[in-house]
Amino acid sequence: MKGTKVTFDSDKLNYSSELMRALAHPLRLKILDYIDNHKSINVNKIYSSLELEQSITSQHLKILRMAGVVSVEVSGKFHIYQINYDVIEKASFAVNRFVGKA
Amino acid sequence: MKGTKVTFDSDKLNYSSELMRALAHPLRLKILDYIDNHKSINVNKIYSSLELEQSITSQHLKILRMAGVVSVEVSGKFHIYQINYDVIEKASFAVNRFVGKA
DNA sequence: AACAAATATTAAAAAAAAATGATATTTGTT
DNA sequence: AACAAATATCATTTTTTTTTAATATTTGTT
Repeated sequence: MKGTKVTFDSDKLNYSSELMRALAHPLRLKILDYIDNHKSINVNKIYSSLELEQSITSQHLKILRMAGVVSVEVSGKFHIYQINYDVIEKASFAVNRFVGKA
Repeated sequence: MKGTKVTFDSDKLNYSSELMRALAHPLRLKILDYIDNHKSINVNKIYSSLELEQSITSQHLKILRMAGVVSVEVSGKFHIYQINYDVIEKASFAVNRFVGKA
């Protein structure tokens, strides 16, 4: 085992940076925070409470969905979002790898 | 205290998303990983070991520096980088807020 | 069936981030 | 002083994200 020593393999690396990207936006953190505070909540509540555009909210939710960070449950007209805590936890090693080393 | 319930204030929110942004790139995670594995290391070692362009490496290091994630110590010709574990730890709440809730 | 509410999708424009290639700066060496 | 090594910076182009505004889709209601 010689040469470059890399702890992360490429896949793990890309996976984590994707999650980081999903979180790397103030509005998305805000939205996540809001969903978290409500356990599960529909889109209208999110954007009206946070005073965001419907469209923007929907698009950011899509990004969070694609990253696996949240999931939706459709209930009639309403789309109810919730956080996939396990996904965040699984991907958090990208950050937590450095925690506790200070 | 009525209306929108927000756990994060704007400043905290922007601060965390900035850190997330710094981490939201595969090369930067790779570079961080490499520095971590070597405790402290100069730029040439980083980019030659990881087979990256000097310029790219330098620019990514700058982004990490700006975010406070790493710091440099100049020693003659060499710029020696190391990780600011405490900064990462401080900012990790943006992720870790959701950890342990699954 | 017509309509409104809730949400998503899309197209276009604007802004930000990344990559590329070249040049500049600093320091150590001959 | 000239030169090379180490690193940073800069300008340009390319790519990706974000925003904006409009339209489409689905479902529930009258």
